[in-house]
Amino acid sequence: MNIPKVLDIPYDENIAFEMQKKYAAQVEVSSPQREIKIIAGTDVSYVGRTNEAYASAVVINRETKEIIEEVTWSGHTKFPYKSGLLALREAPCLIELFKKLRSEPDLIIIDGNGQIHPRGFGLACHMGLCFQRPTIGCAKTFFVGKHEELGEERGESTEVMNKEGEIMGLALRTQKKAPPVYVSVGNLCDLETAKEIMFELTSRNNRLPLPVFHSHHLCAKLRKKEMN
DNA sequence: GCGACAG
DNA sequence: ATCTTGTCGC
Repeated sequence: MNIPKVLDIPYDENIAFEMQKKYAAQVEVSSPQREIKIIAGTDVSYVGRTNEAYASAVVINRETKEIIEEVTWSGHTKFPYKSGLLALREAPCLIELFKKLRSEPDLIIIDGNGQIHPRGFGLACHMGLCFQRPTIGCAKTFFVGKHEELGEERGESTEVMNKEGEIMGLALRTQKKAPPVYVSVGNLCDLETAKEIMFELTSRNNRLPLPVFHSHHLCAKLRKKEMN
C-alpha cells in the first residue's frame, strides 16, 4: 500500500501536543467517498514492557468476511508508551507494516482511539492522515471523555463527549455481557458509518471486529514463532 | 493539589 | 501491552 504522508512528531510532550492539535484540524469527518467493501484490521503486541514489537494486519471481504490477505512486521519501537502519545510509538511500525500490503483496503480499523483523545488526535487519526483513506479507532478500554451509562444489549451505544460537549465518539456494546468498545473516527469517515461497520464485524461471540480479532491472534502467533 | 491515563 | 488459575456460561 502506498503511504502518502508520514507525520514527523518529536517525542517531546510540549511540541507533540501542539502538533497533535494542529493535525487534529486536518481530520476529515465525512461519509466515505468509496463504497466500503474491503476492510483491514491491525494490532501490535509487545514483549513485556520492552520496545520489541510484533504487528499485523488482516484484510477481509466485508460481505463474505473471508480473509483476503495477512501481513506481519516485527522490530523495535523507538519510544516507550506514553498516554496520549501512542502514535509516536506505533505509527512507524504500522507504516512499515502497510508498505508490505498488496491490498487496497477501503477502510482500516485501528486498535486504539481516533478522535477520542485529549487533543482529538489519537492513533487512528494519525494513521488516517498518513494513509489518506478511511480509518476508524476501536479501543478496548476507556480513555477520555464523559458518557452516560449504556444499555446492556448488543448494539446499544452512547456518545462520548469532551469537556466542550463535542462528540468524540461512541461507547458501543458489541457483546451482551461484555464491556463496551470505544469507537471513533480516524479520518475520512463519519461516526454513523463507523458504528455500522463495528456492529457488522462483531457478533455474540466476538467483542472485537473480525479483522482486529484475527490480527490480534496473528500477532500472538508471530511473537511465539519469532521469540524462540 | 489529586487522580486518571488508548497500547 | 503483558503476567496468570481457576471458573462461569453456552
